[in-house]
Amino acid sequence: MDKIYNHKGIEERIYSMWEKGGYFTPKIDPAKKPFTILLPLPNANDPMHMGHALFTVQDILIRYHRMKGDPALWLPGGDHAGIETQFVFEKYLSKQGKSRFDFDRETLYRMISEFVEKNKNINRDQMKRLGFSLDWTRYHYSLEPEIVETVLDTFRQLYKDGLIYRDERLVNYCTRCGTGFSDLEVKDQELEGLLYFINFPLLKGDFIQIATTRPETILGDVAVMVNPKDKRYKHLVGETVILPITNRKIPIIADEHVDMKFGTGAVKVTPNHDFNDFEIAKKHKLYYPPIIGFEGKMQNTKTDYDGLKVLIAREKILGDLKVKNLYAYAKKHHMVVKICYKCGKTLEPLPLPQWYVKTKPLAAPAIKAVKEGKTKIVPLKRFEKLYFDWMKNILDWNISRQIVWGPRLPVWYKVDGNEQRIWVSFLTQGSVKQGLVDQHLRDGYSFDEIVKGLQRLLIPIYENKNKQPEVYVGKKQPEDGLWIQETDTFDTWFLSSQWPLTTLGFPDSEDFRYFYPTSLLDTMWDILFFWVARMMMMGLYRAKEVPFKIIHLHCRIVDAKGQKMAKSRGNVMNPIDMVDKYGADALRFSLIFGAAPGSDIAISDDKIRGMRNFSNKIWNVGRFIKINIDNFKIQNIDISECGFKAHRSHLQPADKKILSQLGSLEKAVTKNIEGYRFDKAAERLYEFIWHVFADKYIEAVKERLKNNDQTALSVLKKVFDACLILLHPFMPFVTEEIYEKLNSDRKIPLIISSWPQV
RNA sequence: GGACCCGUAGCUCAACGGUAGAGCGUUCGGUUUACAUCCGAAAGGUUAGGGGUUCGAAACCCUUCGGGUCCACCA
Repeated sequence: MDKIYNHKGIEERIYSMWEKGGYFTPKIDPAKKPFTILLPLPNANDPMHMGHALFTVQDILIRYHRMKGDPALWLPGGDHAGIETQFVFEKYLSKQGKSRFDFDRETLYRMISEFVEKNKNINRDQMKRLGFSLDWTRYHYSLEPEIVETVLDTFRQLYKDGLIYRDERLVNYCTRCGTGFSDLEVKDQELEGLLYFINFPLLKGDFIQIATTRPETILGDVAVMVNPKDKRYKHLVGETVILPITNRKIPIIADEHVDMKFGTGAVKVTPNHDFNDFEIAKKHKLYYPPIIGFEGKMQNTKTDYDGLKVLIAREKILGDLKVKNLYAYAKKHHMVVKICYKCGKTLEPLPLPQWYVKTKPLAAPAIKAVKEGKTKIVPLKRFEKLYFDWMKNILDWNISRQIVWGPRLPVWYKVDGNEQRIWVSFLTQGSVKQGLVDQHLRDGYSFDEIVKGLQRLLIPIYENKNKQPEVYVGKKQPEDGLWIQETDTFDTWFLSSQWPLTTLGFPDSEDFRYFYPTSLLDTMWDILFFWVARMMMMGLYRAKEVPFKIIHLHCRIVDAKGQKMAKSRGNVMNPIDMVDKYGADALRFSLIFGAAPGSDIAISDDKIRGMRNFSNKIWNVGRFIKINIDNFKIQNIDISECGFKAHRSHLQPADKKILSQLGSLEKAVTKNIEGYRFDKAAERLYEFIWHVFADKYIEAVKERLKNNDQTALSVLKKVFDACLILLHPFMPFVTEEIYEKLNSDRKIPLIISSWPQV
C-alpha cells in the first residue's frame, strides 16, 4: 500500500467493479419493501455543476438502504430540456451564421436531436465520476417514444376531463427566443428607467397630462383612465382625447384601479401590451389591434412606425412629441421589468392563443396529500408553508411553447373551410412565406408543401364559436379532409411533471407496480413549484397516488464567502475539477460535512482539501492495520472473523471503551441518516475515526501490537471494518478500496456488506 | 404591499431551555517508521443592540438595527 492515498485510477477501477457486479440494479423481491429515488433529471446535454454534486445526499441514502438489504433503486435519466436546449443550439447555429428560421420544423428538430445525442454521455460519465450508484440499466431519456406517448396520453385525458383549454391572453413573450413563457419562468430585473410625462390634447381644447414608461405604446391606446374619486379629473370623465401622433379619438374613462398618487393620476390604457390594461380594456369593451408583433417590431399603426423595433420607435415618438410640443418632461423612475430567464431580454406582453391546464382541480388533491402527511416535506416546515401558499394561489398553467424542441401538442385544426382563419409561416425553396392558408394556396403552393415547410401557425380565438376552426385532440390526424397540427410544443415541465410515472413504465409495468410511489425526492427548493408541485399534481391525477413519500429539499451551494456561484461572478467551481484534484470522496464529504439543513452550503478549495486529508487519514489507518496483520508474529489466527470472538475475555479497558464508543457511533450514524441529518452523521464519523480511534486508541495500542497482542489487533480490525461500513455511503471509493485490501479473502464487496443492526 | 429566513471564534456553520463546539485559517512545539495530506498545545466569543419570561436564555416573547429570500404590484 502506498503511503498516501492516490484516488486516481482507484476510483475508476472500483466504479467499474461495482457496475460489472450489477450492484446498482436492485432485485425485485415482493417480500421486501423497496427504497426508491428518482434522480432529478439533469439536462441531457449539460455538463455537471456543483448543484448536481449535491445529489450525493441521494447516493448516501441509496447506499445505506442497499447495505440494509432493501432493494434500492436510484433511477437516472436525462431531460431534453426544451427551451434550454434549443437556446444552446441556436447559439451554436448563430456561430455558423444561421438561425432557426433557416429550417423547417422537422429539420431543426432532427439537428437538435443529433446535437443532444452527441452530448448526452458527458453528464452520465460525470455522474459516475462522483461515485453515484445509479441503476444505469434503467436510464431513460425524456423523449423516448414510450415516455412521450404517456405524456401525450395525459394531455388527451386532461382534455377529455375538461382540464385543458385554449385561450388568447397576454403572455410574457421573448421576441429573441420566439416563445411565450409561464408566469414561473419570468425573472424580474430592477433598473433605473424614466417616467415620461406627456400632454394628451382634449377634443374640447386644453389637455390632460399622463405619465408612462412606454411612450411607444401610445400608438395602441384605447383610453385615458382616471380614478373616479379624483377631484382633479372628475369633470373630464367622458371627454374625448385626441391621441398624439395618430390623432385617433379615445375616451377618458374612470376606474378604481388607478392610483391617484402615481404620476399625474391619469393613465393611458394599452390593451394588448400591459397586463392590467388588458383586463381594463376587456371590462370597458375597448379594442385595438396589437401594435407590437412577435418579432418585437411595431405593427398595425398605419404609420411609418410600422416595422420599427420597440426601442427605436420609443426614441422616435419622443422626438415627434417634442416637435408637437406635447412632451412635458421625464423623471428618473426606479422600475422592474420582466426579463427572459434564459436569454435576459426584456419580455413583451403580447396577446397569443395558448393552451392552458386548469390547475385548481389538480392542486386540491396535491394540497390534501401533504396535509394528510402522505407526502412529507423535510427538513423545514417553512417549505411546507411555501408549498401550500403557492398551491392555493395557483394560476392556470400555460403549457404552450413556440419552439420546436419538444413533442407537439396532439391537436389538429380543420383546414377545410377555415383557410382564411389559419395563418401559417412555412419555408419553401429557402424562403419563408407568411400569411393565411388561403393566400398561400392562391399563390400556387400546395397544402402538402405548406405542411412540409411549416414553421408556425396562428389561429385566433373567435368569440363567435361558429368561426372557430374545429379542433381535434387525439392519437393521430383525422382522415377526413385537410387538417393541420398545432405547432406549439409542450412546456418541458409538462413532461418532467410526469417523470415518476413515465420513467417507471406507467400505466402498467413490473417496475411501476413495485417502485411507485417512490420513497423520496431530493432536490433544491428553487424548483419546488416548477417541478415538485407539478409532479404531485400529475402523479395524483394519473396514478391516484402521490409520486413520493418524502420531499427532501436541500439548499444552495455558495462559495467560501457565502456568495451564490455564478458565471458572472467568476466563482463557479467545476465538480469534476475537484474530483480530479482531491478525489470524489473528498468532494462528496465536503458537501455534506457542516451543511446544516436550511442553510446554504459553503464550499471552497480549502474545505475539499481538508476532506481529502480525511480520506488519506482513513487510508493510513488501513495501511497501519494491514502492516500489522502482515507482520504479525503469531500465525494461523483468523483476523477477519473469529479473531475478535476468540479473545473477548482478554479485552482490556481501552478495548472495551472503544467498542462501546463504536456502538454509540453506529447508533448515532444510523439515527442521523434516518433523520436526514447527514451533516451530523458525517461529523460523528470524522470525529470518531480521526480523533478517537486513530489519535487515541491506535496510539494506546501500539505497544501491545509490538508484543503480539492478538486481542488488540482483533479489536483494531473489528472497529475499523465497522467504520468502513458506516463511512461507505459517504466516501464509497476509499472505503471500498481499503476494505478489499484488508479482506482479500472475502467475496462480498463493501457496497453490499451489511449495515450494523442497532 | 404580503410572507419567510439569518446575524454565535478571522471565515463557514453547530449547539434549539441546563458548563458555548467543529471544520478551515492563525500562533507555538514536535521527523518516537500508518499518515507532515501528520501529531501535541495555544490564542480567539458580554452568542448584532435593547427589553421581557425563567432558578437558568445563544435558544422562548417583544423591539431596534443589519443581511438575505420568496410571492404580488410597479402606468
